[in-house]
Amino acid sequence: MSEMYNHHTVEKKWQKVWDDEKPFSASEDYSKPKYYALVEFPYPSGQGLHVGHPRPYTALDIVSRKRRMQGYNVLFPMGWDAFGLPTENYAIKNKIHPAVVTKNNVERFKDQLHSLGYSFDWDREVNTTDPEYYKWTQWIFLKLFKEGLAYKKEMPINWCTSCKVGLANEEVVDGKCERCGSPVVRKVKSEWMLKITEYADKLIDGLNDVDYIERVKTQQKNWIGRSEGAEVDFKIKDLEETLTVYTTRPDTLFGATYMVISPEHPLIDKYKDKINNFDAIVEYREMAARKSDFERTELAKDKTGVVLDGITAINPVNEEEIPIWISDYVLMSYGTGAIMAVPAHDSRDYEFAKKFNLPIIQVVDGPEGAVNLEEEAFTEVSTGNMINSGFLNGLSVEEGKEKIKDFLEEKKIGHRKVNYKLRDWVFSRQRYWGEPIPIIHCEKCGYVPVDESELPLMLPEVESYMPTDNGESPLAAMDSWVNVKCPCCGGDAKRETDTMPQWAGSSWYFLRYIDPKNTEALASKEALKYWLPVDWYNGGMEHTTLHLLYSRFWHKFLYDQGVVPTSEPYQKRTSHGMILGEDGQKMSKSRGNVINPDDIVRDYGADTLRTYEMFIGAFDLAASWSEKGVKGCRRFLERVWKLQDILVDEEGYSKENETLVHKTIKKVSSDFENLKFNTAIAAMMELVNAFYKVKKVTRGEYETLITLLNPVAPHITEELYSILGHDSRVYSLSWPEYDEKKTVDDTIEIALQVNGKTKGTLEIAKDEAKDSVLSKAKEALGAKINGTIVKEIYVPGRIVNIVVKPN
RNA sequence: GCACCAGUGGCGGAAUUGGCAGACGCAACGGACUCAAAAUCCGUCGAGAGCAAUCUCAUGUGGGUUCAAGUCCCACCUGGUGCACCA
Repeated sequence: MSEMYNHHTVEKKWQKVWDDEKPFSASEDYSKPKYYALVEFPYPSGQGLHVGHPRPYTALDIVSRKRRMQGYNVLFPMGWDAFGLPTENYAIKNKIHPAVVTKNNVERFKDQLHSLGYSFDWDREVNTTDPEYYKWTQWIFLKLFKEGLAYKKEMPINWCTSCKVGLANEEVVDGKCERCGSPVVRKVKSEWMLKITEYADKLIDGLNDVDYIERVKTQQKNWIGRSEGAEVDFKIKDLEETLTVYTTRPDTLFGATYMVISPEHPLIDKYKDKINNFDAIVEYREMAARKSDFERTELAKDKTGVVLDGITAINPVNEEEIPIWISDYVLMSYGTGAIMAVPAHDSRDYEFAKKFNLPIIQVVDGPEGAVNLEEEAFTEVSTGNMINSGFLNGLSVEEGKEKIKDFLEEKKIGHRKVNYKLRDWVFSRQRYWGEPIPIIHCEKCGYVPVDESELPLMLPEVESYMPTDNGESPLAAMDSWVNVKCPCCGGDAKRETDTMPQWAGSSWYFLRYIDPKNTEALASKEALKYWLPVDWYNGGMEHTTLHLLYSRFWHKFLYDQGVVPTSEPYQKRTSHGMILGEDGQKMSKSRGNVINPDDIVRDYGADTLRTYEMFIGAFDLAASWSEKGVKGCRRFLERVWKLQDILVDEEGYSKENETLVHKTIKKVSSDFENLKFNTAIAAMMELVNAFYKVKKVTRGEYETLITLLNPVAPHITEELYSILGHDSRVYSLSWPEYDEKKTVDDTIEIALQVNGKTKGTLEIAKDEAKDSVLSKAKEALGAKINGTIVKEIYVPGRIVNIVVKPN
C-alpha cells in the first residue's frame, strides 16, 4: 500500500527544490523560441491575497508550464502595482509611512504566492514605487510632454466641503464624502491631461491586428466611440456671436426647435447682462455642480433645465428663431458642450421637449406605423426618408447627411467632424503616494521639464500625507522641495506638486520585466525585440476600458518614438470571471463571505486550491465558491495518488485504455489553450475513473497522466514522479503527444431519429459508408418509420434522421 | 439611462458551435467494509405516467426559421459587470 498523501510535506519539499534549482527563470538565450505570458500584477492591499487572485494566476501558470515542456523560453513574471489610495489612507490613519505599509504588504503577498507554487520568474520582480522603476515612468511622461501630448486644463474635481480635499470617484458615495459624510461638490482645478484622443483612431485600428476576445474588442470600440457628424454654427440673435454644436444627425437640422447648452458653458457668463433670469441660471448651475456626470445620467428620465431669457439662436437652414436652454444632460466634456435639439428624432430631446412643451417637428418619415410621435421619438435611420426639410426632402437619411454636410461647408456655416466618446486622460492627483510629475513651473518660461539626468525625481519625505486645505497635494507644503530655480532661465520657480495616477506605473510594467535591472534604458532594444509582444495577457474585465486602453496608448506612443519595436503590446488578451462567495454575492467583509486562500492551502493544499479554482466553472464567467467542491478536487488528487496501488510495471498503454489516453492528451492539450480548464480537469477525472474500472494502470499511462496534470497540480505530480523512481523532474519532460488515428474508437454509437425525435441508437464501424449506415438504420427503426420516407439525413458519426410523411 | 455579458437537474456546471441535453464534480439515496462512526469502494440519481418494453414533458418567457434549436432570428422578463446622458 502507498503512503498517505500529505500535502504539507509534499508542497514544502517541492517549493524548496524549485527555489534551489530555479527552473522557471527566463533564459537570455535569444535563439530559442520565446513565449511571454502575463497576468495583471496585483495591488498589494492590506487584506492579503484574495481567492480571486489565484484564478488568473493559475490559468497562465498552467499555460507557462505547458509551454516550457513544449520547448519554449518562457517569461512569466510578477510584480507590484503599489502606488495608490488605500495604502495612502492607511498611512494617514495609522501614521505609518506608505512605503513601509507597501513593503509589509508586498512581503505578505509574496509569501502567499510562493505557497501556491507558481512558476513566476522572481528574479524579474518589479515594483512601481521603486525609484529605479518610476524613474522610467517619469521619463515616459517627459517624452509625452515634449511631444505635446501632456497639457494643462481646467477640470472639475470632486471636492469635499468639510475635509477640503479632492476625492476620487470611489470616495464619493451617494454624493457624499466617504470619510465624513459631508456633501461633495465639483470644483474646477487646473490638471495635467494626456491626449489619448490623438491616438483614438490608432487604438481602434490596432484591434484588427490582435487576438483579443470579442467582448474586449467590442467594449474598447464602444468606449472610444468614434462617430462621424458635423459641427454647425448657429447665430445668436442681435449679437455678433455664434454657438457651435456637434451633431451626428445634421440631416435633421430642419427639425431643430431649440438648443441646449451645458450649465458650465462659457456663453452664459459672457452675456450675463443680456440674460434676464440670471439668478435662476446660477441657481440651476449650482445644483448641477453638486452632481457627478454619472448622477446626471441616473436622472435621465426626469429632465431638468432653465431657458435663457433674453438670448435666442437662429436656425441657419430656415432662419427660424429658437430658444436656448441650459440642462445638465448636456455635458461640457463632450463635443462643444452645446447641442441642437431635435425632439422628433432623439429620445433625450424628446423627453425634454415633452416636459417643457417645446415644439416637435418631424423631419424623417418611416414606414407605415413605425412613427408615433405622440409616444416616442423616431430614431431609426435605416428606413427613413427626409420630409419637411426643404432641399433635403425625399432623400434617405444617409443621402440627407451627405447633402447637408456639403451644404454646410459650401455656405461656411459648418463642417464635417469626427468625434469620440473617449476623453483625454486626467493625469493629475492631489495625493502623496504617486510618482511626482517632473515639471517645473516658471512665471517667465511656463512649464519646463526637469532634465532627464535628474530622474528619478524622488518623492520627498513629508510629515503629513493629507492634502492641503486648498486641495493641493501634500507635496505643496514642502517649501524646500517646491521652490527651485528654473532650468531654463535660472529664475525662481516652483515644482509641480500633483502626482501621477496609479494607472501610470501599470501602463508599461510589462516592458520593465523584459530587462528589469537596466540603468541605461527602460529595457534594452535587443531584449525588447526578442520578447515583444506579450503573447498572452490575461486580466479582469473591469480593466478593459481603463488600464488596457491606457497601456495600449502608451505603447503606441513609445512605438512612434522608436522606443519599442511593436505597435501593439499584447498579442492575445483574455479575461477571467470573478469568484463570488458561497451565497453567490461578491465577497466582502461586511457580508462575511470572504474565503482566505491561506486556510484552503493549509487544510487542503495548494494543488487542491489550484485544481478547484480551475474546475469551478467556465473561466470567463463568474463562479460561486463551494467548500464541497474543494473537497471533491482533493478527493480527485487522492485518487490520482492511490493509483500507485494498482500500478503494473508495463511501459506504454494498455489495450483497454489506449484510445482514452490518446483522447485525453488531445482534449487536455487543446482545452488548456482555449481557457477550458474545467473540462480539461473533467477529462483527467474520467481517465482516472477508467483506470479504476479495469483495476490497473500501466507505468506509461500513469506517467502520461502525471505529465498532463503537472501544470495544474505541480507539487503532487513531482512527488509521484519521484516515487516512480525518477531522479529527473516532471517540468523537464516533453509535453505528451497523441496519435490522431488512435483517438477514435473502432465502433461508434450514433443516434437514430424519425422526424427529429430520437428513437434509438445504432452501433457502426468508424468509417462505415453512408449507404450501409442508412440501410442498417432503417432496418433497426422498422415499424417506427410509420409513413412515407420523404428525406434521409446522415451526419457522419453523429446522427441519422428519417423524415417521414404520415400515410 | 447607456454598453457588454449571462439565465440548463436539488447545486456548480458540460454539450466538438445547428445533430442522442445533463459529461465531470457536489449533494442525496441504496449496498459493501466496520463493534460503530468517519474515510474508502460499488451502484442509483431531470420531471411525470406505466409491471414492462416504452411514452410524454423539459435548457428564463412568448413567437419564428429548420429534417433537427440550449445553440440561429424577433420581442420580452430576470440577474451580473462597467460607465463619462456622448447628441
